[in-house]
Amino acid sequence: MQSRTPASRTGRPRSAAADAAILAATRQALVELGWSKLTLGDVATRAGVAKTTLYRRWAGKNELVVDAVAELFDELELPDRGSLADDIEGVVLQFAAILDRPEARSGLMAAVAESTRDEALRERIRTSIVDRQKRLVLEGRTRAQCRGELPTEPDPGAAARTVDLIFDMVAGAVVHRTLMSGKPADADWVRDFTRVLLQGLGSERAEAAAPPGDGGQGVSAS
Amino acid sequence: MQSRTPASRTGRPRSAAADAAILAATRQALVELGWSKLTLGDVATRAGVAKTTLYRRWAGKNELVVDAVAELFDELELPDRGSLADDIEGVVLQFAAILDRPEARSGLMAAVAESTRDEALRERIRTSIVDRQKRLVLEGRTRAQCRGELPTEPDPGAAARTVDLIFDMVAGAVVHRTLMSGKPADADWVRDFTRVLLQGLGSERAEAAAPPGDGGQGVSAS
DNA sequence: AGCTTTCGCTACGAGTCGTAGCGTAATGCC
DNA sequence: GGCATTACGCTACGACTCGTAGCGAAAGCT
Repeated sequence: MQSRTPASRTGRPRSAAADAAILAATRQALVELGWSKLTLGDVATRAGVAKTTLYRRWAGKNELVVDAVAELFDELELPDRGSLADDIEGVVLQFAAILDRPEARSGLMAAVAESTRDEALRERIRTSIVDRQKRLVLEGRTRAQCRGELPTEPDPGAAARTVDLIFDMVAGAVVHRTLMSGKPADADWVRDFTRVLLQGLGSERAEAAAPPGDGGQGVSAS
Repeated sequence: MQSRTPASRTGRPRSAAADAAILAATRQALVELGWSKLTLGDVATRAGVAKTTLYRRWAGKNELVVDAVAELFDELELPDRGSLADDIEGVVLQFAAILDRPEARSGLMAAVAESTRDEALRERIRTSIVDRQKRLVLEGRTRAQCRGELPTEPDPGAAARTVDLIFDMVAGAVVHRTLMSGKPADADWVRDFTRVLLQGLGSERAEAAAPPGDGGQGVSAS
């Protein structure tokens, strides 16, 4: 995951248990100490390994934290709830739940901050976290197209741009809501957000997502 | 800006020039070193002040960087370009230009990361940066309502929720696009984004924002 | 067996942190 | 002018973390 494994067949193999222990210890340290006060020596002690073992596997704090945080986002999945609106609300709530965990908050943001000055780290974040979750958008989109909720896009270039746009809007809004505005992305907020997004995408069932007589008062621009 | 100033009338006043020099030096250090390698001793040297002066005014690295970054976002303004779509595109492009500067990227994200474990810092970011720029949404909204581009919202509670939602969607999407996806928020992207947002908000002139015959190919869900 | 790689441990110089102490400079008040 | 008060520059300090080097032992493979 973090270094080359070109089928190095000879010699003592690296302990997979140590990897798991180190990543778990990293997340625990993120919870208790946060990014800036997290030291590799402390992580090594928590994991029950020597500090030198850490440096043999990861180049530094940045790479270690990225790997530790990336595992959190692999929990995300997209169960079929019958409609595009419900699918989006479900996955957004999952995403918000992950961002509620302190190890995800401080770890992810700090890694992104460091990646602004480290091209290799930026690439690591892209492949380990960002691009990995774009699958959810792709899956939900094709599913909605099969249902007839979204029109098909003949031009593959435009389709790719739209997928990127949706991904940035969804993930960006949730992150900004929870971390910058400091307010919870609860069910009410997610419902409002989904309604705006679907209507913006030209979904024919955008209004159907809001059951009539639910008290009105939905987001209808103000 | 950073400490109590309860009309302390006696004694030598604090040098305002030193404040400006320190904040400028902090931004320069952010550009050259990034967050993690930035040291207060180095900032003091760049600013031409003693290290102790820094500690007398700011509690630590976090607070200093927040103040240094906050000044960057005060440049934002909302010139009247005639239509809501053009207003949004204009301010989003300004925001993207600020996020293009390395001192804003690393400084802002690192501060947000640290704020996840520091309630006082989180409040400082909210008042100094986030809430400060919400004025742009409020101004653009009332302006659009005067033009008849957006319906008025009688319920103040729902209106406030909508303003928050718009703010999180706009700022979040731009930040995620530039920092997470690592792609530029250029004119094409901003146009697509604005179109989706306006249509999602129920703007009556959402389609008018896209001049007919511009080659089609716009974001229309795919 | 022999070979290879990993692991735990110790120790080390380098660098940063945040603070204390001191003398000096710049104000307001009398 | 003289005085009190506060800010400033400078030096020095212990505590801590960093990342690396070196060593012997352990755990695989052929």
